[in-house]
Parts: sequence; structure tokens; C-alpha cells
Amino acid sequence: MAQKRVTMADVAKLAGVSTTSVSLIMNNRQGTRLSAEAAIRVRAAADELGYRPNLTARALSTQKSHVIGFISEQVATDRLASGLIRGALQEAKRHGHVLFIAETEGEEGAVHDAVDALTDRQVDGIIYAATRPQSLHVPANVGSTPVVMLNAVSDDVADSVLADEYKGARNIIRLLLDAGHTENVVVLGRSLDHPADEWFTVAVQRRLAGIWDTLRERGVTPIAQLHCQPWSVINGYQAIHDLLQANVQPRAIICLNDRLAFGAYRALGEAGLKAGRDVAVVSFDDDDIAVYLDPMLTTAAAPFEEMGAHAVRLLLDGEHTPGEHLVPMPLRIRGSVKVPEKVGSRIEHPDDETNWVR
Amino acid sequence: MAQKRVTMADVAKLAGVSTTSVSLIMNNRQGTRLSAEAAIRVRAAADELGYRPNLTARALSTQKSHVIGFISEQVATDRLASGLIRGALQEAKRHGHVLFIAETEGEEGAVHDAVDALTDRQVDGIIYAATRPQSLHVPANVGSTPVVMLNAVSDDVADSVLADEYKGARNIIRLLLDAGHTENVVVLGRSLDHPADEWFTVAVQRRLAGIWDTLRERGVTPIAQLHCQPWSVINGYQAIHDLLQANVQPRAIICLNDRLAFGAYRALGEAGLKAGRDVAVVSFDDDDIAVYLDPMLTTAAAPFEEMGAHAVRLLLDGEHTPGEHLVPMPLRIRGSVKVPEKVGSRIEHPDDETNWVR
DNA sequence: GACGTAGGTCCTATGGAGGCC
DNA sequence: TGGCCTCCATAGGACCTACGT
Repeated sequence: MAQKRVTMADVAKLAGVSTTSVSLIMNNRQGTRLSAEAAIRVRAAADELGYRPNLTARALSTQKSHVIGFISEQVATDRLASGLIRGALQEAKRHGHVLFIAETEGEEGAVHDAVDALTDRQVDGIIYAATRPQSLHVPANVGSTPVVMLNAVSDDVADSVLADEYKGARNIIRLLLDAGHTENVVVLGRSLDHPADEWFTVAVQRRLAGIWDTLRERGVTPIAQLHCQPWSVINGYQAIHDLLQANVQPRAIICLNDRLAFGAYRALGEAGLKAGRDVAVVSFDDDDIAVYLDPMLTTAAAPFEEMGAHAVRLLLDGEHTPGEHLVPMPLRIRGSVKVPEKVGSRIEHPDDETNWVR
Repeated sequence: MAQKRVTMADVAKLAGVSTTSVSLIMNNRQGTRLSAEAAIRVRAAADELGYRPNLTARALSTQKSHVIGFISEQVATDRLASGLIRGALQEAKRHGHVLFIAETEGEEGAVHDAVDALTDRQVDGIIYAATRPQSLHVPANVGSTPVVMLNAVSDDVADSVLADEYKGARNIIRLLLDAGHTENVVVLGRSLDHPADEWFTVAVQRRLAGIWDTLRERGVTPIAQLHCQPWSVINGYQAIHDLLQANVQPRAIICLNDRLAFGAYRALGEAGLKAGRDVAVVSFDDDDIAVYLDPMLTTAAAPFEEMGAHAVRLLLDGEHTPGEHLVPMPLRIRGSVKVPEKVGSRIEHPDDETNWVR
């Protein structure tokens, strides 16, 4: 027999005041001269009854639900990008907000439905997230609800939170070169002269640009560009396998993501070579598998948690300047690159703030 | 300039009826004699204005929010158990519900706070989930909100959804034995005579019981029980490594989870042995890494999605009989066990319904 | 037979009322 | 007669529903 919740009216009765007074006092409204004594009575009554305001009713009356909607294709389930949710969740909690989660599973029209489901419940804002950076369409039924794109961009929305691919790429390449691996360098994942295709997203463009700009600055010319899409374990394996078969001996491999690196490890292993010892390997993302590898992978981490948190902050802060918001990619320096002691300490990192090593 | 949403009143005015009529018609209430013609007018007006009911207001008046709260320590972020959320999400969506997600990150008092945050928003029910089956305390402030434990149990709550560890174990062991691997069997992860400790949860007990009951039934006596906790890659590696050093040659390894299996693969590899070819390996969970391994791992999958969906169903169905709800663990038959063609087709699976092979 | 009125859900916002010196 | 302090009535917010016309 669901005993009902305590309402303001109950508190008011016990304290001998009106519900108005209870509301004013419980919300600590300034500028209203209610006697200190009344305030004490009301608070005591509220405590005694265990009163908690009904946020649904409050939302109805204030038009602010303190709820944020989180739409994604598969974020909650994608092990790489679930960090996005986690970051958003924590930040939302710190602001007394809660998250509605809706996943579209890539179904047609599911985004539209999700938006309906969320706006029908008066969310204060919507985060539209993707597991891989891409351009998405935001359905018109969001109406006037603020939207922030997370790990994605959209023509329909001003704000988007992205990883700083360019600087991240510069930093990890600098790390590689500073450690002395400047000969027989191979770039695995995408070649520069390949025509633009569906995989060639903004994020990829910037990642590539960061890599090549830095190589050129240092006067390093790779001995091979291995193109393969998608960036899967098997494709990484195949590419390096073929390279070795052709009797080309890489001394450093720049992998465009961790899965390619995983594949590269295998191909190297079959040839009796070992990452870290015979071949330096750097990569991107800091996928979970990065630390399962032997040796563990040095990689520029996708800063998902921080990105998720930032998206929430943007939504709650109406004052920010709209546009692209770039979050630094921290380097995870591990065994796949041998960094000589003396070199390690004098590695230059002009783009300093992006170098969150841990 | 947030143009306001259209309300029932707007529709009523356009259709020339009262809001009552709009409510009755939009909700398809039976037994109310409104003219068919009025219904048509109302629907047309609603369409024209793009009317959508405000679910916050509806929740306030009906006391049903069509929202389910999902509390967990780290489910959204745990790559193994995020399937729980996904399943819940899909099932909720199918019933027109939406999920609030709250994570506790294991902080003290966070569960209590999460419950407050959810009940303040009038959720219709709460799912309390864990990444590893365990017994949890449910704070009293849930009040009369229905709660279902997911991948967990609690003294405070009747309903819990768990994987059917016992039958799952029986089935995977049968598979192994039916494939002819009955000699030199090793059990990796926990030994029977080890005293109960924090790791010895109900789930583990049942998993173990399923394994040993089946071995005994078939008259198979393992040549070794390797005990190690936690069930990590490194511990799995170490245990098998030591075994091989001691010159014991296993022909079949029953791993208590996939991470142990991963470690076992490595130790075997170093000794020039290969899973599937020289040693049959079976395991539990169907972690993501299971398909990254070479050969891919044969394992009894933790049916997380189905469990999540089931929890939602329980919450929405007030009529079910309370108690433990066991969800079958499907076998994922892959390369780590060689199943002779003729054997494969005549493997017996008395516990039939649990054998969702895919 | 076909519909509307009024009151309920719980909280907030506003103006104004009563008491006292 | 005013001014100050303390408080509350009322009117929303958008919806549902029992009853009445």
C-alpha cells in the first residue's frame, strides 16, 4: 500500500504556515522576509516528515527539469566510447542533473523518435553523441531545446565537442621522433593520395594532417603508407604481413588506431619481430586492448570522459561562445616505444597543455 | 525565443471542443460517447499543430512517469556488462519507457543519493545492477518504488535477474566432453577445497557446481585444479605457465572466465602449444576479447542483454511471481574446441532451452 | 447521446493583505 | 497616516477524471 510521499502541504500543516512559505523557505529564496523562526519551524517539520520536493511538479511549474537527454547510436554499449557517457554522467551529477539515455542502434527514424521521447519529458538539453566522429543530421523536432554534438558535428547545431586530433597527432609523432625513431617509418591506415571517401571524416583529416605536418617539419619521409579501411585488426595484420613479405623492414609504425596496431603486433610476431624492441609502434585511441598487448601500446588517448563532461558543461552554461570545442588527447606512454632515459626527459612539447601524460 | 509547445488547450480551441474531449480522444478512451466527427476534428487539429502531450504534466496527474531508473556501480562504462543497459534500453523503448541512468562509482552513500534523485523524479521502478553478481544492500529510501536486482541479489528485494550459471556450466562442460576431450582436464580459476572468501559469490558457486557435477556424472577426474584470484589475464598466464613448467601436459582447460583463458593462451603459445589444436579450451562470459583471440574462444556467454530486457519486463509486469529469474547462458562454439563433425551433430543437450547457439 | 465543468496532481511566482508601532 | 514586517491567496504550469448537464 504505497503510502504517499510527503508533500509541501503536509509540511505546511505541521509547521502551521502556508505552502507558499514552505516553498520560499525550502528554496532559500532571498529578499523575502519570512521570520527566522518560521524558517526553523518549517525546516524542522520537513526534516521530521522526511519531505523531498517532487521534481516532476517543480519541472512543470518552472519549465526546467534538471534532466539532460543523451542520444547516441551505440555509446552505452560501445566499449571505446562509453567513456563519453561516464564523463557526462559524473558532470551532470555534480550539477544535480540526471541523464536520460536513448540509443538509436542506427535505426531509421530512431533519432527522431528519441528526440520526441526526450522533449516530451521536457529535458533541459540534448547531447547527441557518436562513437566515431562524423557529421550527423539533427531532426527538426528538437524545437528550441539546446543541443550539443558530442564526438560529432552537425550543420544544424553550433556546438560540438571533439578530440583535438591535430595536436594529439603532433604530440605523439614528436614523441616517436624525439625517441630517435626517424628511419624506416611506416604509416598504417590511410595513405595521403587516397581519394576522399566515407571514412575520410574531419577527425581523420586532422589526425593525418597532424602526423604529416610533424613528419615534414622534422624532415622525415616514411618509407611506406599502407592504406586500409576499415581500421580493423585483420586489416592491420594483413598490411604489415604483406609489407614484411615484400622484404621491407619497418623500424617504426604509426598506426591510425589501436586495432590496426593490434594486427600489426601479430604480423610482427609471426616474423619473429617484437614491438618496442625491434619496431617502435605508436597509435591512437587508447582502446581497452592497448594495455592487453605485450608490450603495452603507446597511444594518443581519445579523451572521452573529459569530452562527455565538457558537453554537459556547455549545455548548462548558456553563456559560452558557440562553436567547436577541442579537448586535448593525452599521451599514454608505454612499452611499444623505447624512450631512452636522457631523451625522455628532454622531449619537447610545445603544445604543452595537451600533454597529459599518465 | 522558445516558442512554446502546443498544449491540449490549443488543440481544443482549434477543434472547438473542451480540453476534456481532447484528452479522451487522444488517449483513445473507450466507453465514452464522443461523436466520431468530433474525434476526427480533434485529431486533425492535433496533427495540424503538431501536438504532443507533455509527459511531465501527465506524470504529475497519473502518478506514472513511464521512466525507469537504472542504478549501477559502473555498468555503462564496463565493457562486459554494458549489455545489461543495452538490453534494458531496448526493452524499455519497446514499452514507451525511457531510462534514467545513475552510476555510483562505488562511492559511499552514492546509492542513497541516486535513489533520491530517481524517486524525486517519480520513476515507475528501479533496476539496481552490478557488473559482477553479488549481494547488495538497497537503501530504505526507495520507499514503495518497485526494485529489481539485475545481476545481483539483495535481502531487501524479492526479484532478481541472474544468469543461469549452473545450467550454463553444465552445457559447456558437456560440449567439451562430447567433443572427446576427457583426458588431462584442468580447471583454471578456483579449486574446490579453497575456503569461501569474498570472491566466492553465489554465481561462482553455481558455476563451479555445474562444472563438477557434470564432470562427476561423466566419470571425468581433472588432473589439476589451479586456484587463482582475481581472474585476470596475468593470473591465468602464471597458473598455466607454472603447470607447464612442472611438466604437466593438459589436453583440456576449463577456464572460469575469459580473461583467464586469454592468459592461458599466452602461456600455451610460449610453450609452442596452441589452443584448439593441442589443447581444448572452454570458458565463461564471452568477453569482447573472446573473438580477438586466435583461435576464437568457445565460451558460455553471459546473457547480459537478455537479462537487462528481462529486468524491465519484470518491472512493468506487476503480476509476475517474485523471486529469482534465471536467464540461459548461450554457448558460443568457436575454434578453441575442435568438435568432430559427427560428434557436433549428436551432442546431447538435455537442458535444451539453454542452448542458444549462435 | 454528446459534451463540458470543476477539482485533483504538486510546486512556483506574484501581488497584495493583515498586524503592529 | 504611514511604514515595516510577516505572511498567504491566487493563479498558473499541462494534464487526467468523476460527475453533471
